[in-house]
Amino acid sequence: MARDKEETKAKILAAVGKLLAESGFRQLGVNAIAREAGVDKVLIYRYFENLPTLLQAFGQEGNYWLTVEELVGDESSIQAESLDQWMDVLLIRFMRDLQQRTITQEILRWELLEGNELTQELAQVRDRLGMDSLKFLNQKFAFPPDKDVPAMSAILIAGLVYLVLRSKVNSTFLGIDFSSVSGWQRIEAAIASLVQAVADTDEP
Amino acid sequence: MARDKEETKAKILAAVGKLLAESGFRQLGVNAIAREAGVDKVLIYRYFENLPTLLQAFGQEGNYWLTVEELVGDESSIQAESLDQWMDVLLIRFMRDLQQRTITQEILRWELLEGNELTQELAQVRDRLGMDSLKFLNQKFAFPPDKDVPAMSAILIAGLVYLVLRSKVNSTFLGIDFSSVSGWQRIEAAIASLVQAVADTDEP
DNA sequence: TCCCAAAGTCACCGTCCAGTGACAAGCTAT
DNA sequence: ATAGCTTGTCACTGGACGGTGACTTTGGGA
Repeated sequence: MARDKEETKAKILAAVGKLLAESGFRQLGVNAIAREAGVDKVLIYRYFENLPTLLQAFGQEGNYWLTVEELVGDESSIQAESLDQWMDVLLIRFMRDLQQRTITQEILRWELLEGNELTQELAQVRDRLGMDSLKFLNQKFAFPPDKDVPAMSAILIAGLVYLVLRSKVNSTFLGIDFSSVSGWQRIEAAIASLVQAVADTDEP
Repeated sequence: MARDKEETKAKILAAVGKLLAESGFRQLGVNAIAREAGVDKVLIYRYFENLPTLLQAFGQEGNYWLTVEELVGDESSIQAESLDQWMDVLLIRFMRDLQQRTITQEILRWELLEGNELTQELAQVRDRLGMDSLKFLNQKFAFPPDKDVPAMSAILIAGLVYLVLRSKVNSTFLGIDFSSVSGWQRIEAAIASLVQAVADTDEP
């Protein structure tokens, strides 16, 4: 064989990603990884001690979330002039991005069942992304004092995450069809409606 | 032993519930169920053919969600006079109820990974509950024509479900502490803020 | 009373899993 | 060239799993 330790390690890490994306974390065992990588499983133990350590290494490859900079992008090109419009833009970008990240989705599913090195890492980075985004928004627009914008964001983000995760397994939720583009368009429009709540001045 | 077929069947079904609530669906195998029920596993096959059929029987015991009637309860005792206030009440009741239903939570986790007899049943009943609630609300208050109230509800419900599911495994999300009462109070207050979006009349 | 079907018990199969010990092949520095 | 370390291969263990065949026990109807 190639007899190259680094290459073998890379093949193992790549196999982890491929298996995660294709078959989910439930297929993610030492045997399956070795099979997928075309490598003897004993090498996994030699190079990564054990499975948790391997997952940790895989997690440190990173790039499971956008950074705030990537999320915002070219700030001047965004047509948003108020807190609610900005939240709308960022939430929709977040959702569309998450829909592309099959590995991240899989780790999020995992996180719902148990904590491990991978999910810890992901949760930490996600929280940082969320807090950074809130900080960014708060610098542009002071948050209304009578509203808990972080908590409201938490609900909205959680909702989007859940809908994205669920759409892979079940195509309808509350009568909305997530296998069609129009279903997601309804969700995006609903986000725009919901974020107006942060702009609400509260006279009836 | 007791030599009572119906009692044995009941013990098996009870063991399914106990295992689900305590250890989650990943421990839910034929061997574990038999062990928990104190029954030979061969009886599971005799009385329930196989595991899917057993799960189906367990699912048909029902009572994994409130009905609309239970959710609304004594209508006259609710101090809500508008669509947003009603949604606030119902969403918070829904969330508090879900927090008590550990088995339902577990099936919801399961649903995110794969479909089976149990998750199908649960999803169907949940959708019906959601749609019935929306119908109930729409009879009391006509939905604003420029807002997609069902889609907005879907996001909010999804968000609450995700936060409840996640709180069992990880105590913080976006800097909010879900191990404390005050964290959940923030969420409940945020729901009240968010539902105002359905009442928004859209002049700036 | 006894007999037979229902209820329950026991031992087993093949398959997958994580993990390990012993060994073969190949590269490199002396 | 060869000694010694690294890389890779192979075969194995012990345990859990779903599932099955063959048995013993028990209770109620004839």
